[in-house]
Amino acid sequence: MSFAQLPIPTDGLKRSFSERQEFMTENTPASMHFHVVSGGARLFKSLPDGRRQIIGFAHRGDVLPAYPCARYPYSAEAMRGVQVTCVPTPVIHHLHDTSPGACAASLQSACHLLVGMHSRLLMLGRQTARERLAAFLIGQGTRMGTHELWPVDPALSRADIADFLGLTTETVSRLLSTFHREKLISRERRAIHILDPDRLRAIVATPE
Amino acid sequence: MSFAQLPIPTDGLKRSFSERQEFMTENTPASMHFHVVSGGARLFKSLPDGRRQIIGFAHRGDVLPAYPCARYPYSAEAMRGVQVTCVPTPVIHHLHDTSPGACAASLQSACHLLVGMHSRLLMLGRQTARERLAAFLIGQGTRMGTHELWPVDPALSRADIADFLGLTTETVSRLLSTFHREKLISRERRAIHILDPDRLRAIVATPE
DNA sequence: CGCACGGTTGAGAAGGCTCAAGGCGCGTGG
DNA sequence: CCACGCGCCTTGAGCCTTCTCAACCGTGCG
Repeated sequence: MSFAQLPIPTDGLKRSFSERQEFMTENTPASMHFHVVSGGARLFKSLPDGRRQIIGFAHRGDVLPAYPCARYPYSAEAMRGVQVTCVPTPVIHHLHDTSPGACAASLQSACHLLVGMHSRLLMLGRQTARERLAAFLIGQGTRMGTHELWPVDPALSRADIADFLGLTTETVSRLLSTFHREKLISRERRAIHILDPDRLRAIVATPE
Repeated sequence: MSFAQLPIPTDGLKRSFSERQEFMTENTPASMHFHVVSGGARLFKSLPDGRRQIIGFAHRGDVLPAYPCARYPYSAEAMRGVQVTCVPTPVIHHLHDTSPGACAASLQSACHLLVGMHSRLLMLGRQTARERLAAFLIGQGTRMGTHELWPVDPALSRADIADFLGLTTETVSRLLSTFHREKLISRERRAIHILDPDRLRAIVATPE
């Protein structure tokens, strides 16, 4: 998930958050926007009973939340650790009002997000666990760079993958084992290497 | 789902489509934008084997697709029938470049959509069929107007509801029967009346 | 009047979840 | 330097929700 590349002032307040620290909480007033300088964060919504759905991930350069809003629409939590510059919401609004490009840039970024969301709706609503995981692996592989065989970000735990795909860690684990047995991927520690992107892509489109 | 309220020129080409006619197809070049004048449309994505996920619905005043893009990110199909004015994509772009408010309006609308999408991810990824249907009924009820006991739009078939919620028509039908038995709703023909919004809301938040 | 279509209901299957046990790697402290 | 403990991952057994397949019903339309 990639967010607005706005001309954010770099003189904002810099803050760091350590692993698992929640620095943005769903439904609280959105007084600050956070520009990620380094590290990564999970973005998620959760239900009162603890069920959690990961909306996306934020990396260097992303801005949270990606768009103007009165209350944060989701929570954000540091992955291994994250450094952000905090920008007061009024500054963001002022940027939008004055800089002609800023608004267009935000719109551009919002559209990109929307397109991704649409695909994820289809995934969560209609695809099997096997298809979802294959799609996720392909997506991660291509995100990391041009070379498709790159490993999936080792900062992601099984629980993260599960929360992103709307599954349980057990199901993810079992499916990874299956994929491994089928020689589609290899595993070393947390990192997952894609061995056969073509067959993985075939899984996404056709139900087994 | 509500879309951009742009100052669309009204002199565009007017077209009508009849029930079930698909007037916008996913992944084809986006040469036109469609401004809905009357009637309604389903917006959906589908998998090669026919599984379909409804992304949202479009009504009078909505613009499809809601944002600039090179190819349509989803398909659109008339519900009972729909009247639209077709606006060539370049005109939309020109609007964004010249009218300062247009871009901001689109951004505003895109953000609104994004917030809704986030909630739907949580719904599709983590909520049970019972919770989804309750959430849907509440959402529809409030959409129709101030009065919460308004019926759900009778233009929606069981299949539409199922495709929107990521369920099957059978499951929707069974759950509606259950809700009816529990005196949460009443049914007459296709229309669904909400009898007990409070208990429905309670279902959404707490799992059974 | 009969047919087609959408909705309802039932029986059975299955995919994914829950609960539970066990393994592995890593950090910590003796 | 090694032993221990903790967190994460894996694997198994059984269950539950939801899907699939199928029959039946009502309604509207030709």
